[in-house]
Amino acid sequence: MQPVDREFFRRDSRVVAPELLNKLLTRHGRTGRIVEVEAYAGFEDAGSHAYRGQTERTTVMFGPPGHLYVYFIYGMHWCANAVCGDDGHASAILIRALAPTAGLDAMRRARAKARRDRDLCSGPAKLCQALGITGQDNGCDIVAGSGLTGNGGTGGNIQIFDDGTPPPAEPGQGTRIGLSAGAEHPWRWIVPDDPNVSRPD
DNA sequence: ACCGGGATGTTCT
DNA sequence: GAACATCCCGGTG
Repeated sequence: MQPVDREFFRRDSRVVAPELLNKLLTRHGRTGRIVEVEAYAGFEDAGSHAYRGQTERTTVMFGPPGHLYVYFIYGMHWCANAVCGDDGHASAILIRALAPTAGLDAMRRARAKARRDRDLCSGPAKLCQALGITGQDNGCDIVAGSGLTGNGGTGGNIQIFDDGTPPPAEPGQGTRIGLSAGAEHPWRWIVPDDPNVSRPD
């Protein structure tokens, strides 16, 4: 288990995103391997929440890398991003799916409607539900071993680890899901053939 | 299997 | 007032 350091996240989100595949996201004993991500690239990206400048909602995106940006969508769902780029760059990576590896019982309780384990974390809002991530976690520090984990959020310990599994040599790549503006950019990456992705491709 | 629509409320125009 | 980085359920084939 190696920590992912802050410099890892300080680079462009489109470079970091495919490297985030196969890392572990964990919170309170519930852990999953990241198998699907999307990059959002700040000012240059019409699909990004940061495109029209900083607002109260997007404040965390404009801050330092290695923090969690959590937003509320469709009146009922939370989604989580890892903030990338240097301070002020406002880029981020939406974590869209996990392959559950630990804390399965707690995840099943948190997602009683999921009938199969592959439905626990196969979407950005599903994995937040499974791990119990909410707006309370917005702004928390996700750099393991920083000694500041949880700083900026009130929800508790969320961390990203590297267990030595490398990212796929040839990840699947395609366009991002659910966007109107910025839908043309191929900034979604998946672990090929993983049954936990929100959609194949 | 696939498709269509409803839920639900914050954010920004 | 419209849009929204979604999910779930109930229809039909």
